[in-house]
Order: sequence, then structure tokens, then C-alpha cells
Amino acid sequence: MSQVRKTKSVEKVLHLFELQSNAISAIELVEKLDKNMNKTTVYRILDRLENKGLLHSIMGRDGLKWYAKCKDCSSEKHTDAHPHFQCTNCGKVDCLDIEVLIPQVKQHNIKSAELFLIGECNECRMSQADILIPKQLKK
Amino acid sequence: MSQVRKTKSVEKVLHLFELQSNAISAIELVEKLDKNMNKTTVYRILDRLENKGLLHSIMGRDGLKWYAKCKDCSSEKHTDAHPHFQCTNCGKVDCLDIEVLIPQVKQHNIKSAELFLIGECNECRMSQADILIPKQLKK
DNA sequence: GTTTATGCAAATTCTTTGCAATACT
DNA sequence: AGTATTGCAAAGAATTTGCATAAAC
Repeated sequence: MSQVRKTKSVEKVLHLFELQSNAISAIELVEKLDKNMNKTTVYRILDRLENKGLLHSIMGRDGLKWYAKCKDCSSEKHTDAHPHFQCTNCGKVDCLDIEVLIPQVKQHNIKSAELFLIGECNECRMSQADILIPKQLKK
Repeated sequence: MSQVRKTKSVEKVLHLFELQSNAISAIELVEKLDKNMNKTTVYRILDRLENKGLLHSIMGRDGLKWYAKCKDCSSEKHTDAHPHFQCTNCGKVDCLDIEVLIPQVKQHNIKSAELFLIGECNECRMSQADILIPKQLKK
């Protein structure tokens, strides 16, 4: 089976995932890379890295696909079944280091589970900005 | 606060949710209503019904928003914290009647949780069609 | 009669495709 | 050399917006 070629673009993308532990959406990634990389390429790289087990993705309630690096996955097996968190204020997605049990139900054949936690992240909660400046006025 | 007006369109949409317990996506709904209702209207009705607590929605891994009727919710409180299931084969989304505990984490302020189960539904598993006719050849 | 809903067309947002050119191994 | 990857422009899919008309309260 073919490998993920270590092209400059792939290196750049992987590097960004090394820098931060948060999940990153394709759009955010395109912005971060600015005009150094075509957006099509970014989408294709994310896809490839997910298939090879280097990244995993979750769908945010915002309808965006968020990617984060996998710890112990491969193209054969995705073992990353940790829960994720999304902030209702800033939209950021976090991987959480908690064990999750996959419940089984009689009516279907469950293969995997995703636990998605929603709330306000500490940074947003701490920032006085949200109290002083109502959200509607920001930006 | 304003109410949801009982228009013909709203009645039709609500009726469809009465008929089936599965979740329905906006697109599916537009198809079911055929050309009897403008798609914009459908999107707006779903939105309104969700805000008023008559429906709740979940994001599928397919990137589509799936709606289902709430049992004990209102515009003030969404108590429906049941898990959902999506079939990897037919894409159908199901509400499951299981209690889910909302885990708390130190780093964030968790307000709600969604448990999403992924697998193959019974109908798909039972149907011999998938064995006799490889997916790629179908349709 | 005032407020809320609807239809239509057009715009937006995110993602994918086709294909020729380029970079990797 | 041969295959995988990239860039660009264009297409696609799902959803949203603006605005004039129509229906509900």
C-alpha cells in the first residue's frame, strides 16, 4: 500500500498539528497557511492523513470537520476514541484525555462512538471581554 | 415571546415528524415534501421548531443536520440528552432511549453532551442485498 | 392592522472534481 | 521512469439572505 509522501506541503501541515493539541478545521488550516498552499491541497492532505491514521476527525456542531493528530492509530485501526469538546463561544475543539465506554444497544451493531461535550472553554470564561463587551458588538 | 404559528407548512412538517421516530435531515424533508414547499421555508421552519424546543438536532458525520422531535423540551430547556445512532450504510439517524451521564472535566465548563454511536443498523445488516450486490454497483 | 411566514432568486460557505504540470521515490 | 501530489479554475452540495407578497393572530 502506498505511503504518505513527505512533500513540503505535508510537512507544513503536520508541523502545525505538532504545534498545537487542539483540533483544527480545514478552513482554519487554510488561513494559517495563508497563501502558501492551495485550499484543494489542504483538503486532500487532511483526507490522506486521516486515511493513514495520522489524524482523526470529528464533526463540530458548526458543521465543520475538525482534525487532530492521533496518538496510537494506523490506517488499519483507529484507536482514538477519546471525547471532544467544543466551545460555544470561540468554537475551538479540544481532545480530552478521558476513557469512554462504548455502550452496546440491541437494535444496532455499534462499531464506534463519539462523545461530544459542549460548553464554554476556560479562556472564554476567564476573559472579562465577554462581560464588558457584549458579543454582538465584538468584531 | 412569539409563538410558532400553526401554518399549513408547519403542520405538514410536524406531521412528518409524528409519522416516524427517526431523525430527518433538511434535505430528506425537502424531498418528502416534494415541490409542495420551498426549501427555504423548510430550513426556516426547522430552525424555528428547534428554537422553540419542539425539535432537537444533531450533526451527522455526513455533515448534515438531523432533526428529531423532542419529548420533554421547551424553548427554555432542552432536556433531550439521549444518544443518537447513525448507520454507516444507509445513513439513517436514530434516537436511542438510553440514559447518558454528562462527564465533567476540570478544564472547561460543560453544559451539554452528545453521544453519537456509529455502526450498521439492523435493516442494513439483515438485508442480503449488501452481500449479493456490492455497494459500488448499487444505484 | 400588525406581526410573522412564505416563495423566489441570488448569494454564501464549505468541499470536491478534472486535468495538466510538478515533485517524490 | 513511474506514481503520487499539487495548483487552478470550475463545479457541487447544503444552507442562508434580501425582499416583496401572503397568511396568521
